[in-house]
Amino acid sequence: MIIKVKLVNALNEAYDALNDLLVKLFNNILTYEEKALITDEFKDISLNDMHVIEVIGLSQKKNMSSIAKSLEVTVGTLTIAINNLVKKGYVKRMRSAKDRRVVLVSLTEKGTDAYKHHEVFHDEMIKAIMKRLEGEQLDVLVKALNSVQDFFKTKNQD
Amino acid sequence: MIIKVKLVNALNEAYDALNDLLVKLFNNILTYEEKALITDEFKDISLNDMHVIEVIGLSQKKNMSSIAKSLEVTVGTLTIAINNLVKKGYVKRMRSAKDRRVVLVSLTEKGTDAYKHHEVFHDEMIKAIMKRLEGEQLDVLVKALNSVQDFFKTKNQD
DNA sequence: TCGATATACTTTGATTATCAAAGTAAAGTT
DNA sequence: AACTTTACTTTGATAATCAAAGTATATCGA
Repeated sequence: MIIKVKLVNALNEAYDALNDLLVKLFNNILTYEEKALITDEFKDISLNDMHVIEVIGLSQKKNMSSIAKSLEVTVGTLTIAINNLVKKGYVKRMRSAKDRRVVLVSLTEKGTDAYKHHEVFHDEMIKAIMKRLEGEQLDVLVKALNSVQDFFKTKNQD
Repeated sequence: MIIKVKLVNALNEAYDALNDLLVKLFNNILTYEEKALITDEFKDISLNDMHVIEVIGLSQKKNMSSIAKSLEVTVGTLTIAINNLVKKGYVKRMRSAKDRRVVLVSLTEKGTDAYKHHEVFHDEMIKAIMKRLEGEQLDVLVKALNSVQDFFKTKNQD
């Protein structure tokens, strides 16, 4: 009887801890990330801009539609974001020669620097998390995060 | 030698998985939550509105400053949010009798319903996560999420 | 090959969230 | 009573967002 009560208490504690952590993380993660990411060197861009830069990436040129799809925004919204990034010198626009309707977007040198800055930030974060977990604990975390994602996916089955 | 390589590979896999999951979750969690939360019944409020409702809470009346502080926005921003919620019937405004500068805010019946709806959503989410984890796996998740939070806190030591 | 349709993107008009700074009213201080 | 502080609202500006209208180019069907 006592054992059962203890178990239930432990579960309740975990429940409360999880609830608390998830609420705080969800509500503040973007603000936190923005503050941590947008430093002196890249203070003229927003976290949003950084996500656009992240999706454009280092490899090949990307067209507007595919970037908008990755970011889950309309192409109109993206046009405005790209206008800003071009004005600030992070991004280049080019018309495709093959199909002149298509706009090809790529990072300038400055944009590439910003991309790498972001990458380092992610790397630090993941290493900070991994440092405290060992062996199968990592797998547990991955599994748990997948659960979070699955939960939202099944909730949003459009 | 081979063992070492295998270990390193496993770590790299965990690294990539974590990176992927965290990036997706961070970038989309608010959109996901909004879609999952703002249903037919409460379709005239945003996720932002819901967070205001969450902070106001069920217990006692709260003044503007304390709500703004919890939400980490300026009081001016909150004024606008509260204007909207009052207009839509989720929130009541009252002047404090003791100190007539102070505005006391509380939930209407409709606001209370919305609060409970949000609570159920969180409950479902946490139960969905907990269902798949057993025993100490829960502790691992809590620990890992704390690491994430600590990482941001130390990064943002303003 | 021409006209209709589709595609890729930009522009426009509207809404929401946000801040800093100025404004208003009440309370506290000297 | 005059000055300062506090609690909030208002104002003006900016950013992100969407839907819908507009523009230019490509494709398809007759």
